Amino acid sequence: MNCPFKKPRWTRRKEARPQELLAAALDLFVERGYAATRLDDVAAQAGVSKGTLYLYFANKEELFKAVVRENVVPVLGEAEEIVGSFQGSTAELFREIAHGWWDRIGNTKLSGITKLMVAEANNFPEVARFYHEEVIHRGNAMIAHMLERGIERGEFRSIDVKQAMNILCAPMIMLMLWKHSFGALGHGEAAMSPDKYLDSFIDLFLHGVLKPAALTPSR
Amino acid sequence: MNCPFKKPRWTRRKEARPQELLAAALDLFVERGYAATRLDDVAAQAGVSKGTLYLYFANKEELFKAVVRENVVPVLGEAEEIVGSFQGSTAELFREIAHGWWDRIGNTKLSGITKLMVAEANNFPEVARFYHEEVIHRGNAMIAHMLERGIERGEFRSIDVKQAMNILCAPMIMLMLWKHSFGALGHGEAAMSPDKYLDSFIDLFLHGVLKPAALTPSR
Amino acid sequence: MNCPFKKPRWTRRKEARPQELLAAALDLFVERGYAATRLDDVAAQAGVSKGTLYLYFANKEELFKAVVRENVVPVLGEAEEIVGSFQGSTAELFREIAHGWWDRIGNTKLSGITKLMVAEANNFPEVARFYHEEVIHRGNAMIAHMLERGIERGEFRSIDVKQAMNILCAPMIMLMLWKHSFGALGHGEAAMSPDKYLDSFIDLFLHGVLKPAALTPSR
Amino acid sequence: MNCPFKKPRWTRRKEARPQELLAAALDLFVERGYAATRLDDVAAQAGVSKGTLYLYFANKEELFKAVVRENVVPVLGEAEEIVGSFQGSTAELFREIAHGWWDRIGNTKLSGITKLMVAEANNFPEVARFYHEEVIHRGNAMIAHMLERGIERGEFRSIDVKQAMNILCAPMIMLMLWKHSFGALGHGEAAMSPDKYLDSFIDLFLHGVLKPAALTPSR
DNA sequence: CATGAATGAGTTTTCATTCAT
DNA sequence: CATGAATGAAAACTCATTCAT
Repeated sequence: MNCPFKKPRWTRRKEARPQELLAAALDLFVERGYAATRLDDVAAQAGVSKGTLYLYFANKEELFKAVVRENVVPVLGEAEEIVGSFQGSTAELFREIAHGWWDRIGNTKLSGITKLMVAEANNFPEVARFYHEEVIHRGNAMIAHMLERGIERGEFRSIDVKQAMNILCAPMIMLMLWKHSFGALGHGEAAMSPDKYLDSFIDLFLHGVLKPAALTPSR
Repeated sequence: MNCPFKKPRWTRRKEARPQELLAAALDLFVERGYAATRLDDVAAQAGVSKGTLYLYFANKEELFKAVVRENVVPVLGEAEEIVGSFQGSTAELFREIAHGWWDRIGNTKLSGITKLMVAEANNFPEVARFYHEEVIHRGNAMIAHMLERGIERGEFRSIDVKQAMNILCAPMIMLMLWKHSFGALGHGEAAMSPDKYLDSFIDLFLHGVLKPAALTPSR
Repeated sequence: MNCPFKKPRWTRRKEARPQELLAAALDLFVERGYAATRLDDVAAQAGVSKGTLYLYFANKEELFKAVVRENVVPVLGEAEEIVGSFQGSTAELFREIAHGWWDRIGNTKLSGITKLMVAEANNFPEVARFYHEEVIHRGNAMIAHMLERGIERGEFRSIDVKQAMNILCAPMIMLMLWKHSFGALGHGEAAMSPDKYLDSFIDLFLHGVLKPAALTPSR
Repeated sequence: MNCPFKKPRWTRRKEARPQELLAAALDLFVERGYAATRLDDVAAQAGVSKGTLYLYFANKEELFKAVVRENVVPVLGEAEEIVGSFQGSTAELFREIAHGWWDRIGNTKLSGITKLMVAEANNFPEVARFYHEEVIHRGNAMIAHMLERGIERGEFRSIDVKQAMNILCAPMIMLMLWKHSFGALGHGEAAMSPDKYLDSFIDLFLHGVLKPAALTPSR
């Protein structure tokens, strides 16, 4: 009350604020969903008051959009690069991509965005469209590119690229979704071992697409 | 008005009421998510008053749980039956299961439950645990059972059943999630063709697990 | 707490509610202005809870509009009737109108609407326009009608009817505004005596418009 | 950056600051009303930061009071002067006053203060009282003075000065209120022509008070 | 003096829940 | 059993006010 050393109620850090708020919002949106996330809690988790949040984001929806936008852009470029310039066998390329994805996205807070978008796409068609164009479409193209490379080089069977692309992405996406839904339950059996999961996934997929000839020597 | 012999214009089995409410709730929960679904609307869609809803369900959460429980459990028995008593090759069994799932669940309103659970698992750990035990665990066991059958009968390679089980489910689950998230956007490329998707999925998976010997004759 | 004779929290009176709420809202809007009126208080004054208000009015603005609309329409018809069918001298007609207005509007809660509209016209152009058409315009027409009658019958000087109409209304409107602004201060001198005010007004106005010939005999 | 001789690009008299703030506040209070005026906007319109406002005014209410006080008092002295020292006929004096009022107040931003006070008198009894004493009372006294002058000099009829004073002010006040309420609607008929209005007002009033003898020659 | 980031009390609005009829 | 009027807790959002810089 009359303590002479009152802690300042805030410190000036305009530049850092938006990022802190976005990080807090990402966490809570992912954990609870859009509607169940109270802006009070976002602010609290960012260490500021509710009002401060409104200095940086016009309203809850804008915050949501910013969370998605902010976490979407940076990772895909790299992967596209790799696919475009890779030298080795396409099987190797696929291993590279799968592990790279896991290290850079799947095993990262970024995986939460996927969960968020799946859960809220219906409520935010506009954001969903944006996400589809910026992430899904580009990611799909990259995978398709890889599959075509494998086919063209005679390594892969001649498969329906478009469908395989979707099927191939599914196990990776599911791993992310699991982490942010049932994975949180932490019950023994429900726990997945991502490493083993990835290994099996790669093995299964390669057996699924490689020509029989290519299989025997490699394993 | 006070005619003592007024015959009711219609009669309805009292037992039917909860089902109508559950159906309405399923529709709306799936369409809008848990929080965005107003009990007013559920009641209205079921053709009853809001108060009536509370005669059958203690509160919104119980309604949600009932929706999940009611819609989810009965479908699994059938599938377990099939796996247990199937006579043909395991590849045939898999085709059977995949198409059966699509007809009975994936292509049905029930697919919305999956989306719902992924989106809300964190908010309802209790329901999530129930769902995990009653649905995911049983479904997984069934798939594992099938994989083991294939291995034991010498049809499938010797793979890590536990991981393969998860990986195998992913494309089917994703198809359901897609339907209730980005699928609703309806933009040209985003649209998936479930039939082709299923065919490719089956083909890819069988190539992934069948022994090379078993592959050549079949295609 | 455990009193066995709990008073019912509400009584069913759907039909009466809107009127009660409108009356309460009129009082408070007039007294405090639109912005300073809390819907909590409106509800409390009407003896219901805040939520109830929203059963009848979509939001604060709609409540405001309803308050204006509801209190505005009914009174003017009468006056128009009188002007149209009056038999005596126009001076008498004017006295009739002035006193009638005072009894039916000026000295009534309805006068508050005038204050309200003057204070809030800028913030609700739509309502202002409605009020202008339904009240001001009709009221003006009635006064103009009376003035023209006086001129046509040779009782009044030939004046600019349109301007005189506005000027003539001013003292009556001011009396209403005063009641709901400074009049509430209740300080000795500020208090106006409406009766004397009306008498002086009538006298002054008639001297202002009557032809000299008509003046001498009457006073 | 740390050049010790940086000359300020501009200098401004510190004393001018409050005036700019008062001017901005007057504009916005008049345009939007007390509650709807944000101090942010006042500061912005005055070209300073919000914090600066609080260097000069303790809070919003004090700013409001200052706006009223500052703009209202100085104008009355002049008018009192004129009434006290006028040489010609009282009819001439009245014309002088009416036109002077229109030029110095009615047709000025200051007219907004009147509207403001009518709208907010109830919410600020203290300001209302101040306004009543400093403005209304003095204004009334001046008008009464003029009326008495007319009566004493045998120009005016012997009327109830106190009432006539109020009635006489009404049309002028109404013209100001109109400007800031319905006048803003700008619809054809609602538009008043202040010049004609003033002429008619003067004519009507003089006919109302002048003795018949004084009337005939002048018109 | 001036700034503007931060605050938090206060208001509108929504909607799950209750309960007299 | 069924109804729907009424409730009030909860959440989004605003803005006057403060205060470290």
